[in-house]
Amino acid sequence: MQRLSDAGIQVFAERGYHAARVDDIVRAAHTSHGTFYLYFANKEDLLRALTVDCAEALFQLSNSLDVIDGQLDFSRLRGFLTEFLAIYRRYGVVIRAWMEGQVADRKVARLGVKAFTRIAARLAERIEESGAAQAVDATASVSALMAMLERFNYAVSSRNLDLDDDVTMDTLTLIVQRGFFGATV
Amino acid sequence: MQRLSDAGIQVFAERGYHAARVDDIVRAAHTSHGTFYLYFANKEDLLRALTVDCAEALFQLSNSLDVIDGQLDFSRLRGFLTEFLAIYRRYGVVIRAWMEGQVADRKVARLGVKAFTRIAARLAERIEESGAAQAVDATASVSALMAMLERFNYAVSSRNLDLDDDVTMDTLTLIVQRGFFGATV
Amino acid sequence: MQRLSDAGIQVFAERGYHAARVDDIVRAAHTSHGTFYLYFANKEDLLRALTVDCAEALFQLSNSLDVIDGQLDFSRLRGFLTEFLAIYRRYGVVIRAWMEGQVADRKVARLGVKAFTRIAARLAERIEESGAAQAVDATASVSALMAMLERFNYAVSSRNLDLDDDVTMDTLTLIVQRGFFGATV
Amino acid sequence: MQRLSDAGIQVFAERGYHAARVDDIVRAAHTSHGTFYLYFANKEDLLRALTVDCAEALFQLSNSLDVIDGQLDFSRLRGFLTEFLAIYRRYGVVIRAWMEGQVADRKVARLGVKAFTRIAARLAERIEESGAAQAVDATASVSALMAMLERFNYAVSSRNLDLDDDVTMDTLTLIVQRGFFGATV
DNA sequence: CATGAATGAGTGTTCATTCAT
DNA sequence: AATGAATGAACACTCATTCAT
Repeated sequence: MQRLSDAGIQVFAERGYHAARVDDIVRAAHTSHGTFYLYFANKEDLLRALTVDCAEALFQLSNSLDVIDGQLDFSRLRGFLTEFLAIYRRYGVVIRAWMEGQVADRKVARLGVKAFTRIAARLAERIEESGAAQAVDATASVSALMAMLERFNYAVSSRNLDLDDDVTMDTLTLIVQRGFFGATV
Repeated sequence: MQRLSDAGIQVFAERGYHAARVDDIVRAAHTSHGTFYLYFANKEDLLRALTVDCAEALFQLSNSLDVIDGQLDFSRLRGFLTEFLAIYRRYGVVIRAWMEGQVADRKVARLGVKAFTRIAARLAERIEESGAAQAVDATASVSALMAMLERFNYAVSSRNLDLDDDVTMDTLTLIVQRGFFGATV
Repeated sequence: MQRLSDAGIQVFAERGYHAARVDDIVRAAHTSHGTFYLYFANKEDLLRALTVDCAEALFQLSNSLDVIDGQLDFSRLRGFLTEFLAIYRRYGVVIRAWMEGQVADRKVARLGVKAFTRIAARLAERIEESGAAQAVDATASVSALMAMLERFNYAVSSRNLDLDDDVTMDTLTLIVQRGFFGATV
Repeated sequence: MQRLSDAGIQVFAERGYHAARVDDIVRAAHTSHGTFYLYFANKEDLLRALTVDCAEALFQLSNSLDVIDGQLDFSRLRGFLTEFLAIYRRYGVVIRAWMEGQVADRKVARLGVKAFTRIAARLAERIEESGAAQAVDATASVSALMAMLERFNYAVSSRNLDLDDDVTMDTLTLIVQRGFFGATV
């Protein structure tokens, strides 16, 4: 079942959710069609299971934001962004699948959006605490930030941009710190 | 044929490229299957045609960047972002389709990426001219900026975020100006 | 209309009756779909028209057999075979189409078969007159002969058999003369 | 799969290769579309498989010709023709399909032609050994003979010629023996 | 628990035929 | 008479899902 989940992520990432065939997945998992339907009701059910995993990871990340009281300094922000992108690196396709309404079951989409909303709320709180809230609207900022992070990992990993990972993270953190938190380093 | 292109964009946007059925498209265009295949070789050919349109729009936008010599002030930057997002609002699904490798024909993807690369290069030049290049690496910055813009419109328009359009654009422009161009207003 | 008939034969020959598209035919005839349906009720109607032409040619050939009273000497037989094969070279596909029951309309097939039967009857008469009838049953012989001629031209013209036309005709005539008419030259 | 091959031959024979619908075949085989595409890549692939079967049968027949050293007497020749026609009775449509260039894949046609060429070569050897080679060119003769056999079965079986099978075979053998091998019985 | 052959509804695509110009 | 854009029924092919073993 773990093999099937992993194979699902892999094949969804390679082909996209709709283009991914159950046959591709079971072949990647070195198992059979019958086994797939032993653990999942159907293809969308696999997506739902992956969404639950992803939401769980996002919730844990939002918890880690809670412990930050004062303000997000460079290294803390960098840590958050790194973790966030790690989740994205794994669950990118899954996230896009429910973001883009490719899923019939609304509950699945709601589950994912809820996890995102929670992270956004925690981030907005930190932005407000940082005192940069006057300049840019916190809610709009977070929306932009999330959008940027959502896409950034994908852009870097799928296009062959020759960006060193460390430089990328430093640059990204700087942009976020200045753009969203108003810090002028 | 124009009706078919428009219907294509609409249905691709609603269902996603793969889930979109030719039947949906011809129904939306109030025409027949035969007519569809009179103008397009197959479903992917419609995507190719839309990609060409989108690339054309992006090229024209990159030309408008060329005329800006000195630096991007707030209103000019806002104008650019607004136009960029307008293109995204129209061609979002198409762009995602070739970005996410859902297209078999590599030439299509290359065409789109080329248009993006050109815009990115123009923007990088403007960022360097603005003197904020020391703080943040221009190439990495543009990559992040493009990623953010790519996704932002989608995030705002598809999720039901209650963001007033004017506020959104102002915020977005401010974030970009500060985050990417180092301006501290 | 003559252009359409010629184009029909050509395209039928190239692709076979069923695989031939009306579009191929009108393009070969340098005319339009509308014009095609001005002269022919449908695709099968073109085949019917060509069958009529072919039957006419076969009937004329059977008439030429009637004038031969005594027996078929080598040159007369060779002349008959040459003419027969010329008809086949032109109408081969058409003949096969109704022979192989690819035509829905039975009248068309009957028309063609009638023309063949008439030729067969005339040939059988000549064979009987030639005195070789004791050895081989005339009706069965003619059936075999027709079958052989039917196919022979096709075999020679479509496969790349390096057979000089004159040698081929001489050989063929000799075979027929000896095999079917019992002549031992 | 065997059921599908048999059904394929049957339906191809009834309707012709191009007119035969996959639906007809699966219905005749009492199976489903899915099963058809489980065993064959597409309609042409079924034809290819049948061609392989047919070529195999023809090769075995050519092997049986090899053991004949001296000359083809009446009964041996009759046996050969009977076997040949049996193959034709089964694979006629398939043979015609690749002979008439209705198949896109050239390899298929080549495979069939190769099997025919081999039989033709063996026959030509026997004709030459029989000493009748002076009178009629062996290569041209075999070409004519093959053409005749190819078509003969079809002519007899599809038209309603009231020919008793035994008489037919005797007549045919006699014609071949006299026409092609120069024997004067 | 696991398998994979079998299924058939669903979808992409073709092409004979029509009809407004 | 001639045109060719438009049509849609018909067909090839796919793939999520089932079930006997």
